Amino acid sequence: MAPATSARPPGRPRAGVHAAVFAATLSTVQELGYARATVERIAAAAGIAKTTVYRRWPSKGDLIVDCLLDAFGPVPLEGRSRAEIMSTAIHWIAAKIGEPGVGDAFAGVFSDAVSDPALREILATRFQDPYRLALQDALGEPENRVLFFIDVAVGSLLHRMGMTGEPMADADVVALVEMILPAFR
Amino acid sequence: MAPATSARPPGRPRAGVHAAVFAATLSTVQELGYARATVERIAAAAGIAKTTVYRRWPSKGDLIVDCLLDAFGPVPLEGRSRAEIMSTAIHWIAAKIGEPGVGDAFAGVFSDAVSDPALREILATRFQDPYRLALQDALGEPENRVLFFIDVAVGSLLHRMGMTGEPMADADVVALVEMILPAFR
DNA sequence: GTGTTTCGCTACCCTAGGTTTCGATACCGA
DNA sequence: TCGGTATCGAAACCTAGGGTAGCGAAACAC
Repeated sequence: MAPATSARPPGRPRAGVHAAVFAATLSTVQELGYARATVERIAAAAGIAKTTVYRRWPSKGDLIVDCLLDAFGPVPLEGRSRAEIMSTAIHWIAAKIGEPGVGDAFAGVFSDAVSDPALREILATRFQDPYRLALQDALGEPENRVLFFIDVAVGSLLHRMGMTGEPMADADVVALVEMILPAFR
Repeated sequence: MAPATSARPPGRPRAGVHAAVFAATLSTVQELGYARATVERIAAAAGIAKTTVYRRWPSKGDLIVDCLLDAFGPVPLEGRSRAEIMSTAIHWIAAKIGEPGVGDAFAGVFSDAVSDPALREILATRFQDPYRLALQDALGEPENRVLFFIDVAVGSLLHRMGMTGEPMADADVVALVEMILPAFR
């Protein structure tokens, strides 16, 4: 009778480097900015070789997306009313973008995606879609409305980050919430 | 008596290449996307040498910003009410971003600016500030409110462009206007 | 023609993403 | 303890693109 978990495959087992690489990615991006956070530097910060990074992730974009997925986690969808849910979600993503390294990495990979259709596909599918689906479910809004919601919320936060290098201040996040909510009443 | 216009300086006069380079920039970006629209390709499309481009513009970012300034021109600030002015401005920038090559170039240079403080300074000073000042004057709003307005309008449009590769559809631009206007009532 | 400046061209430097190669290492089973 | 297998690290390498340097040719004024 075959065991439920197949026997470990032969050969040297892979080292568990994901957590270390994610941490190294964020700290390197925070310290040097997105463009100068090269894969080589990230690998060095994680204490592994560059080739090992490329054995796990096919491209820098894939690595950053995975790192962001790890850093963001699932959207909190607390709140009984749709207004509460949307407000919670906006404050949550604003706070995440404000975390050290996260906003830079997000804006950077988004930037790269503009002129790289393959990366755009990765970003839309692996990053945006899960949040879009969760929001569609929680809000009961059609896809195009949720996409519009994401465009406005995320776009505004990233534009501020990109233009000033600093995340949006709390007062402006509150204003953003107050601007968006009535449009979905 | 010295002439009002100083005599032409000695030596071979500079060729007037700005118009040709701007046209070549937009068409090349439209055809190949921002990242593959290299300075060398743009120069070739304009029928000049790469070195001549770098004699006019110190970096690719400077070139793109100049090209965008040329493509955008001044904001139309028509309308008697502030609501009319803001609505006109949003539709105007949405239309500009929808023009072939313009949206790609805008999103691309914005992307590069994320991890390049020097380029970010250029973008904020030479591109955003003139429009910000004109809007402050026309709307009678303080700087931080106009910056917030720009973040929401431009950020939403660029996020849509970056995520889908297509400019925002008219219906969504209308929704954007209807979302923003009440917040500035 | 002479002086001055810009032009195009070529070669070059540097960085960074990504690949290839190869010897060293870790694990399993016999 | 030894063989089989797969991974690791290190280094060399390729390609693309931003940006620079040097040089002879061309365009103007005088």
